[in-house]
Amino acid sequence: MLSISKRSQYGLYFLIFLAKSKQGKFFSIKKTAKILHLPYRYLSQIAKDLKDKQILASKEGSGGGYFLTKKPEEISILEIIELLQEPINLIDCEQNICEHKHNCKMRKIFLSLDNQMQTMLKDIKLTAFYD
Amino acid sequence: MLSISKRSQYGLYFLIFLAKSKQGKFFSIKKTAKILHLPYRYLSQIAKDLKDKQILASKEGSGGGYFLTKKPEEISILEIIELLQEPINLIDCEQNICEHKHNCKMRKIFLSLDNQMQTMLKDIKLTAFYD
DNA sequence: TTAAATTCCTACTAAAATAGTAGGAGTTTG
DNA sequence: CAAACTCCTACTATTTTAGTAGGAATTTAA
Repeated sequence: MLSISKRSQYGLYFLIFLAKSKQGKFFSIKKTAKILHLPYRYLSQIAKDLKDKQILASKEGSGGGYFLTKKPEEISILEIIELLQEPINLIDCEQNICEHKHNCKMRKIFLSLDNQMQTMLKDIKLTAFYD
Repeated sequence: MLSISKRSQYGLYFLIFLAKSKQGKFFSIKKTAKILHLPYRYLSQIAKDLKDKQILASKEGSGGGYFLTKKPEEISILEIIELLQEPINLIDCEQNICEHKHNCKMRKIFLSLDNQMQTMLKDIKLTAFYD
């Protein structure tokens, strides 16, 4: 099944939750995980990744938590997926080690498909998920 | 990495090979696997699947092998991928068990993306891979 | 100054999917 | 009858995904 990982899915849920919520507040993983019914420890890894990528910022300590660093309308799902699940790369040709050079029309075609997908995903921002 | 399985990739290689080759001939897995540098036993499973889906037909016994049942210009890579790797389903909502009903804007958006991908893949036929 | 609530860090584990391997039965042709 | 095939089914090894676990460091507020 060609699909998005849970990791990306959960990350997306979290970001959408933040996007819909009041700005300027901190949201703790523990509370948010409970609200969204997501596994706490797993979500905290994901949040950490998203912070390293600077889509999120955090404040430690009591009353701390995470918040978005950008406007929801500036965050695309491509960004999120590429961070949490590696790049979109429909066919993995492991850089030219492959023996099927005569078939590498295939590579070109799939690279073009990759680009089309990226374009599609780049155009969908967090705001698209508002009710 | 959001990508096509080896299974789909090998299946595609095999079908492209057949498409490019002389019609009316039988191609054995053993020989073709050698030519394409693909694992013999694995490829034979794949070929069997493709036969069950009726993209291929086969003849048993000495001198036998596989051949395409359709014209290359009628076989899309969507067909191949969907057979060998299950449907494209970017987000797997395991039919409404999910607790995020309030987020199911997500479901709609991803279903639409699925459709767009399917359309893209449906338009690419085996003939696109000729040199 | 201490307790509570948080992020941060790293290592481990369990489950599922993917990518094969293996052996031999049945079929067909020369 | 032997060789060259497909067909069938079961097993295995590897990799990826989806978590769990424990505690250090940080911050706030009582």
